[in-house]
Amino acid sequence: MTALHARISGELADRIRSGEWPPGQRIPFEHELTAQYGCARATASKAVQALADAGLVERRRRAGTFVASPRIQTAVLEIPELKTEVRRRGQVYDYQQLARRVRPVNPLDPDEASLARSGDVVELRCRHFANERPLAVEDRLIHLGVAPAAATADFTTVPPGAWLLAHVAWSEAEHRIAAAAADADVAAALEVPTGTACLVLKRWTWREGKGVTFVRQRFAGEAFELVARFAPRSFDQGGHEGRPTPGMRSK
Amino acid sequence: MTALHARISGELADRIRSGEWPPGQRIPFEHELTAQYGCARATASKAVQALADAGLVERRRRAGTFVASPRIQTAVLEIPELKTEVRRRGQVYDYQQLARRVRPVNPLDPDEASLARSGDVVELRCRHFANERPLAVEDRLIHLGVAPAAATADFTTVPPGAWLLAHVAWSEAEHRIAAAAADADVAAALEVPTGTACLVLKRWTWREGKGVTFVRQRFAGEAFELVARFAPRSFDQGGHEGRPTPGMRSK
DNA sequence: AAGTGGTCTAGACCACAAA
DNA sequence: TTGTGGTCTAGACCACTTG
Repeated sequence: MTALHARISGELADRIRSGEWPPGQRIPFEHELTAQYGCARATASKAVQALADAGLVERRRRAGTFVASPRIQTAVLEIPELKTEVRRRGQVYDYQQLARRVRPVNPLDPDEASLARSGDVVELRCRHFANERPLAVEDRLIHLGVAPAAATADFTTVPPGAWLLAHVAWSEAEHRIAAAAADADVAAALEVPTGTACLVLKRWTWREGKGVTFVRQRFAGEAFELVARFAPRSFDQGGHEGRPTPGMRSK
Repeated sequence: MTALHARISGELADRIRSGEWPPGQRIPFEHELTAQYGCARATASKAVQALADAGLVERRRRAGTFVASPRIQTAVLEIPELKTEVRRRGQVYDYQQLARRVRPVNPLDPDEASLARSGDVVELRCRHFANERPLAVEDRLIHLGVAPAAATADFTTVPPGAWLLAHVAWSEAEHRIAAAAADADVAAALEVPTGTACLVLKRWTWREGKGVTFVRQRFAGEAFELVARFAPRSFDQGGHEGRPTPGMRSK
């Protein structure tokens, strides 16, 4: 049994996505929906508000609710935890710590300065493997002022990402994605020729506005892709065949 | 005046993000919130449901509502329309069509096959400029079965992305991001050496499950980054200084 | 079996923007 | 000024899950 407000949302969304109601078109008022569906206004309101939350419509007092213009440029990016993602693909995950040290923050490095301007960090370099082949090289900083337990944590067996997920509560993050040629060190770690094009994923994580960790992961060549899907939230019931699953995927 | 349900949501979210309520912690029942805030249950329900929609909590019948475990791996990716983004950065945008032809779909190309398995497409290659320097090379296919007007549209002055936004209603999209070395053609178009690491952004757009367009944009080197922000939806009121704005940015 | 969240109703008042 | 969306109330019934 599907809830009435969901049915109303779905039927309105269908009309919008089919083009029957083009962008700018006014959709029925709430009181019209209560008449059409024989429901209370709160139910109609919930249905329309869901469309507004999804970005499909815009609501204006006194004027009504209107079909919004498409904004394809926002998408949900699924940034997988490597261990989970590798196993989801049915491959063997492995992990190796290459280096570890504690040092003060270097405020001259712009990536580091975005994390914090002072204090000590644990600096790690490690590798992630899929089926015993190098998948990514990871450089990570963990701010000891925010996560002091990282000073004594053992990252030779536990990847820092997994450790942090278990030891740090809800947070915000920012990701930046770019391409860069592999330098000699990175190329050696990834076992590819120097100069190979790499996908570079950088992530900063904050907790209550204070930088917790910065991580830079490099993936060799076109071997891996980040996938982002856009679909109006909560209205993706109609799966389309022939399209791969979101996530990071190997070629 | 902030709505009561928003105040409740905010206060609950603060306790979660501060770590006062760690993942797995049960938060107050709805009936407890109605007592604490002196409101109706619908109001408390709306507040908690907003947290659930944002992914901060998980609700289980008969058990209660619990703080969710952080899932940093999902983020909202802002994929800018190039014309808009270049101008937002205060630069001069320019556009050039390099090639155009109409041909049948090639079902042997996996990128094309994800768009459609038959029918005719308009194939375009064009360049985007920022301050008269090449920013991106774009290869695009538009399926004439879904967008027949594209057969007669003039893409020598109007970028196909902008044209499609104006001529195609709400749609779904999937993005894939990878790195690749520039081949001779791409390198020439971007005015960089052959082999330069490029960020490759591919996007498929569907309308009612039918492929509308496929586009592949290549950006040279580390000159451009895609930015994705993660923050629980609707609870990002506390902006943090020192962090750049989302979007695509030049170095 | 009990109690939670999920849903819905039939009202109400208000702010605000459009006419 | 008018009518829309935004919000809220005080009930109610139900499904589901867990103890």
